[in-house]
Amino acid sequence: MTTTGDSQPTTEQHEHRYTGTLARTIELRWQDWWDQHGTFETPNPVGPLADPNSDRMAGKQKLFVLDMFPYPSGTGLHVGHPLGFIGTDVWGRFKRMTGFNVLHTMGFDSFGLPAEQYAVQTGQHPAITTAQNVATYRRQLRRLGLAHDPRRSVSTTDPAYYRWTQWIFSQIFNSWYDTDLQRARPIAELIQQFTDGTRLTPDGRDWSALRPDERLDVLDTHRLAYISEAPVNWCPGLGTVVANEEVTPDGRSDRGNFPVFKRTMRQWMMRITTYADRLIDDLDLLEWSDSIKAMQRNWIGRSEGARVDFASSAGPIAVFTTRPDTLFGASFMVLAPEHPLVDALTLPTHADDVAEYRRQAGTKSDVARQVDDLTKTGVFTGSYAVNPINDLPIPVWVADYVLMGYGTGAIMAVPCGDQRDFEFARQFNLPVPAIQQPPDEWFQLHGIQPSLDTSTWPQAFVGDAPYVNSSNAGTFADIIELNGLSSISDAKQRTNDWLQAHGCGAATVSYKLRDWLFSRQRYWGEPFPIVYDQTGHAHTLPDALLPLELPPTDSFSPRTFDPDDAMSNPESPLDRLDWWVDVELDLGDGPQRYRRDTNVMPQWAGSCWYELRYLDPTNENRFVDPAVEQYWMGPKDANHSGGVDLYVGGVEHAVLHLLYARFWHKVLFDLGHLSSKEPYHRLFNQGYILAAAFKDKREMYVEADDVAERDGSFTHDGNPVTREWGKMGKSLKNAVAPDDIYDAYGADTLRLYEMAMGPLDASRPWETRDVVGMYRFLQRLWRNLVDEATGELRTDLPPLDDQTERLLHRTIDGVRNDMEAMRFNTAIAKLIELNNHLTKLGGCPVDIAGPLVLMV
RNA sequence: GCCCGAGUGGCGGAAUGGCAGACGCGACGGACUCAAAAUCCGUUGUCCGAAAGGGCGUGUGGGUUCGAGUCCCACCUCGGGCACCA
Repeated sequence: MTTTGDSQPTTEQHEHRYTGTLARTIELRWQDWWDQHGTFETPNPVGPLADPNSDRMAGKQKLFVLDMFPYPSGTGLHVGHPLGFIGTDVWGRFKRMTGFNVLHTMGFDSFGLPAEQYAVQTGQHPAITTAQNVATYRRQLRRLGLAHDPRRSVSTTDPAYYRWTQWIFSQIFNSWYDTDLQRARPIAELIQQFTDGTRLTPDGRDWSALRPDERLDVLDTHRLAYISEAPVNWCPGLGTVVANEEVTPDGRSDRGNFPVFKRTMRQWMMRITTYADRLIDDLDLLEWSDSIKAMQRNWIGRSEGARVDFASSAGPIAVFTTRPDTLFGASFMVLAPEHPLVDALTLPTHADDVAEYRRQAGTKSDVARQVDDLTKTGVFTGSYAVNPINDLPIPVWVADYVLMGYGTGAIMAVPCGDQRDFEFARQFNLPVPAIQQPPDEWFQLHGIQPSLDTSTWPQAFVGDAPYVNSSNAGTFADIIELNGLSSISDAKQRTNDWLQAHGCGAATVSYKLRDWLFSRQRYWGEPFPIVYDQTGHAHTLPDALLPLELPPTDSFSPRTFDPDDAMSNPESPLDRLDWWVDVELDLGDGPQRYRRDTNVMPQWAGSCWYELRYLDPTNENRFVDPAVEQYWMGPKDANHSGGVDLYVGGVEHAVLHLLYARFWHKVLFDLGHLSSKEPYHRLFNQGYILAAAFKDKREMYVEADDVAERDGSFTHDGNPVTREWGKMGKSLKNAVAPDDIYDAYGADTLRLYEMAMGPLDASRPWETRDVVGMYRFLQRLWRNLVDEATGELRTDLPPLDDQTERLLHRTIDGVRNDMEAMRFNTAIAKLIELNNHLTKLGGCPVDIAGPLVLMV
């Protein structure tokens, strides 16, 4: 667990040996030189970062290499953080050496919960601690020797940066989605359509006949950013609402691990669902791994089916089904407890039962819903709805296995063909009519005689099989006949056509993706550039008033609650600042009083567009100059998505950041601000650095640094502990600070070690004792060229022989191929092989010193 | 349950269908040292053998092929994602 290494030279013969001390001297000298000479400053084609006198652009292809930028935590970097940064650095340097104009820099995703919580504890403003943390990160990353353009480093908490985050929000707020053209357009063009009558107002009145506040009501229903009274994830422990994507599978908050409750609240939403199809389809344009693409497709969850309307005393009840062909088997309906029609459908005789069931369902967190998920629960409303296909009444139930958040929040239950419906029917003794004749093998498999008596069936049947009892002859003039068909897709098609013709349904598509809950009741985030007028309508601030800076306060904390207090209500810190909230403005119709929005944006906002700001970080007139964006991100041809050439980061952002950033990028593309359809053309997921973590007998982690090993067993303070492997970090108490490695061996050894451990996309366990191997390599390389006694180039170097020259050229070829393909581990192995050969030769022939050093 | 991905020495890992284990760590032996550390040289898949040499070896079982770690089928194990999604 301790770092061995830097043994200082003890004899004069070794005074100039390559040690950690010498490595530091060399590294620091070059890092200063790079800064002084702007070595890694990359020119833009136009604008303030253009450099007409530079030869870095002429005749070269551009290459934009990007890392997922870090959150600058208070504990600084550990050796697990920079794995991807080193990979992109090595690759970027290789591409630069082989003729590309490479853009590579690093920024900071610096809004977020930890800085705010630290501020609450210490009373120090998060802006101060954030600035300190960013400075620490910059220093640690510089020491690593990364070839970054320092002029382009941005921080999302900088008002000069979030001015444009707010501007983009305004753009999104002031646009709508044209479903005919399949793209976002400025809201002014919607107003134009209403004005000239090409689009009708909801109640058919002339646009000019609507009062100003009525017009705003109409427009607000079209905006891509909108306020909605909708079910949201309320997290009392954090005192804020969170997005669907931030809720873990067991119904807890991604941050803090507190219970999350479904509550209906007024919140900001982003209409990401309008982009669902494009977010799926355009995955085909991207060089991403199949697994990440699959995760995005799964998350969006597109499924094709039909909407079917069931008539009831409370009006039509719409359901979504992927199996319209099974409509003849629908023997009851189920509504989610939150469904708006439940009250109207419930008979007085059943009202007490329904009310009690809904109360229980409402206070149940998703955790609780999962615990007792095996037995179905539910309650009868007393009402019946009419199955449109055969005109038969079926009972309407309420049950929490139907989710308000998917489809229409109501289902037709087909117990013979759906396992959940089957279980529910069994639980409550509801009829299970058979509508397909399962094959004999199916009955054999379950050890029963073939029969359409479903009371003998152990489970629902799902699959292609001949339809039975699926005809409405005698009920309608225009009959539908599925009996005899045995193909699900044929039967679906026929049913959809019939539903369409009878006006009681239609083929449709449903998505798991929900609109993005965009507001948070916290302090350390971007304020919304929004004010509310006397009628309660939202207006964006004029661009001239941006940035809207966070108001100073000592009270950073939102009100938090008992984590299980589902009925508590959010209280934003900005709410308390009356002097800031009430404001007089002239938005074009004279000075008036307005109320500011007191929410802040989620941490994802800043990371939705940072790659664009890297391109043009000092531009005060636009978020990015179109010509600059075109140069760095423009599509290569009509079938190319455009975007960053290589994006490297961890897989944990597969649905959150990557989905949100793609959405914003597409809106900005639609509005004509960008030439690229996608932000990140090629994505590479690096692995994680794992490290041994140790737990004592109370199951608490102990500092891995203080654990002693003897004969394969481990002790801490003399007490036995158990070992496990996990992602390196503070929570497992197994972080290794890079500074220790720098001191013992130098940054180049650390860089080599991290690249040599294995392929970049694989996770690998950190072994401090292995680091010395790369140190020895560099030391031998040094010794093959430099006299350890004098520090001068050796005078006794051997001449170049044929065998060595052949090996050199094989190495050059292999290293070039490996570097191109980001196989850094095998490139390093080939360099070590060459160097081992030179060691046997007695030194490095002068003729090959140049190529060897360049490759290293 | 569904969708991805991976199984190779003591460890991290390497191998366009063509000598399995490159490279590194560790271990063992040696040099240097009063000694240790560091550094250097050598050996190191496993079994038989003093050696030369030979047998066996890439999770398991089959298959394709002149030839399989690599391709195909089935299974086992592990990791990741999703999951009452109608």
